[in-house]
Amino acid sequence: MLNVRRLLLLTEIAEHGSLTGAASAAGMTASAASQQMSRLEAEVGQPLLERLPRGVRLTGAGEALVARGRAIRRELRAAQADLDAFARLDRGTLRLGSFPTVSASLLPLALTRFARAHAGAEVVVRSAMLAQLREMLHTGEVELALLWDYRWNRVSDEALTLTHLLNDPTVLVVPANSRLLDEPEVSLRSLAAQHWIIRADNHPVAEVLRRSCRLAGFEPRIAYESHDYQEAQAMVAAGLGIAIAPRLALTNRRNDVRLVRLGADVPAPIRRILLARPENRMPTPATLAMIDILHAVAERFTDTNLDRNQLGSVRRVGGPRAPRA
Amino acid sequence: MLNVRRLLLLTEIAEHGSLTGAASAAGMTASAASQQMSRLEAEVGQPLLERLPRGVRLTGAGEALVARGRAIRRELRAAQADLDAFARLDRGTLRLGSFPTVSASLLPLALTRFARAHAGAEVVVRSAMLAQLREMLHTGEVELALLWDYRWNRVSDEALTLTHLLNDPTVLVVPANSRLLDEPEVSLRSLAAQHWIIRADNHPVAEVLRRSCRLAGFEPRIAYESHDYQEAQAMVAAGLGIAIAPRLALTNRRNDVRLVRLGADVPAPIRRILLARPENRMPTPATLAMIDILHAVAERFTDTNLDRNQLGSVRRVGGPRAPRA
DNA sequence: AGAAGGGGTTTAGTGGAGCTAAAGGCTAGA
DNA sequence: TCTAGCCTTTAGCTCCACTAAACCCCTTCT
Repeated sequence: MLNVRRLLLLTEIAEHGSLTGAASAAGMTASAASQQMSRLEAEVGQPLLERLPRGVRLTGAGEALVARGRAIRRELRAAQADLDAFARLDRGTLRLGSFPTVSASLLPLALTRFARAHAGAEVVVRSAMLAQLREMLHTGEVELALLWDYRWNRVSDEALTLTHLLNDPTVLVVPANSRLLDEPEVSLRSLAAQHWIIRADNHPVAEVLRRSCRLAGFEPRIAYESHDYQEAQAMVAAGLGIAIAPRLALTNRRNDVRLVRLGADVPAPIRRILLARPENRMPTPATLAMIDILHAVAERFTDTNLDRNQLGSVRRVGGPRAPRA
Repeated sequence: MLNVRRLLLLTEIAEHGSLTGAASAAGMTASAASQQMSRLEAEVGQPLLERLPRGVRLTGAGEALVARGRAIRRELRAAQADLDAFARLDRGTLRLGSFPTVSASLLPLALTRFARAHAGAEVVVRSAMLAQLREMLHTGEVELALLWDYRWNRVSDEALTLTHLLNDPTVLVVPANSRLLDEPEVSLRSLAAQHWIIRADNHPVAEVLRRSCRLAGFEPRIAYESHDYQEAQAMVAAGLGIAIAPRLALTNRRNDVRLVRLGADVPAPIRRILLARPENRMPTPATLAMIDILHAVAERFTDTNLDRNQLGSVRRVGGPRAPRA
């Protein structure tokens, strides 16, 4: 197939009317242009340029080729414009993996910000459990995923680039009228006699409770196995027992429950929220943009920002609101 | 500007669904394809392919580029088709230089044949005098030209590629009732007493007469200076004198004049009909085709083919007709 | 549990395409 | 006649694109 570079050079030459002019416009010597045109003519087996004393003129075949060359140049420029659109996020799709507690806390704000900043780009969120999220990263089903881990089940994957978004502390969930609210924080050891609401189906937070209680020297007495955090809150409010939960899971807190910080006698397990993308693969512009936004949003959900609003005795309904600026 | 080869390779890869497949279809190794795609991605600053366990899939930006790549490939194929059309002479223009005697003899048949064989191609004939024809060859105003010369003014031009088409002998033109027709050929020496019709305006054939008569030992007595060969024939027919002429100039012979071969006592000057094109420049397909046709047509106008029809006593009106095959 | 096969990547090394520099030729115009 | 443009040729260099070989991953078949 015809050498395209030479065809494009011919097009420039046609427009300049001379090899010298086109060559210097293309940043090369007239010699190079001359050689390229000789080769192009040899390639097509026909003369394409008539050499005049001053400059060159096209032959019929040359005219035909230049018309094609112009079309090709148009396409190339359009291709570049397409790429620029993707780079500017005027176009593009980001497939993002997430999991329920993040989808209900960080994510809505991140999606809103992304949509506002990059109206042309689309985000598709796929929610799944940890193992599936990692699988989706490997298969390329998502370009970016939110993951989590605890100290005892660290995500460690050569094929993933991980960044730490924020630490999500484990907190105690108690009824709004609980005596436990009298102190700013509660020692786990003092809760050995309590009944507990846990998550069913081997939910990770059940593991968190068991490990912590074992460290505190008792086995928790299970009063109810809930299937989501709303149900768990309801049970706590109804006085069936108390619960622990990662604080992000309680972004939507019922009015009749309260959160209490766990004391330092038994270190409260901390859930890390991570951002993962495939290692060794170049991220799309949309991926990079979303990473930035998620970091910024995570900033608002960090411990220090939330403390004033959500822990202790301050009563407030609705999501967290950090002061602007 | 985007590297087009890589873009086209991406297009092939998109269609094959794998680097390996596209690479072997393109006659290269998978390694080469992989390297090229890595570079293309680096070039555009975005991932274009998702690597799957079996093969690859396009990213959004990849899809956009492939659409452009397909358009470019279409243009390239169309360009090749354009060139083929020129090569097949379905398109194209040949600018051909000629001069009156050839234009009135060889050329009509050549043009007819060319038009019949190559309906899509066009021939533009520019008629001029020798010096202008050569000039037009140099400036590229014509790609091919018919030229002529005599022994004493040989065309010799480094910048031209010359081929010999045919020899055009000088013949004697006499009235149809002339006593000179009694012999198959006439000695020039025996014509010292004749009156002569010559061409005015320093026409080359006047030079031919002067040189020949000088060789035969006399100066011609000029009875009339005509401006073309029809006029000269008329004067000969009217009995004002006799004339010499290159035989091709008498392709349209009046019924009341006859042609007589000149004897060997004084060598009759022979006009060479030549075909010339610029040296060192590639001929267009149309030029090559016309060269072939002109040689074939010239064959019909050579001495041996014409003798039966036009010289001596055979009376025949109209152009020469060589027997088919 | 291997083995086979299909695919992608990395690395090192090579050949040729494409470039520059230099010199030369041609033509138009001063 | 000389100068200024422009095209071309030649020699030589650089670096791009390719191959070969080895490796990795994953799936599928034995």
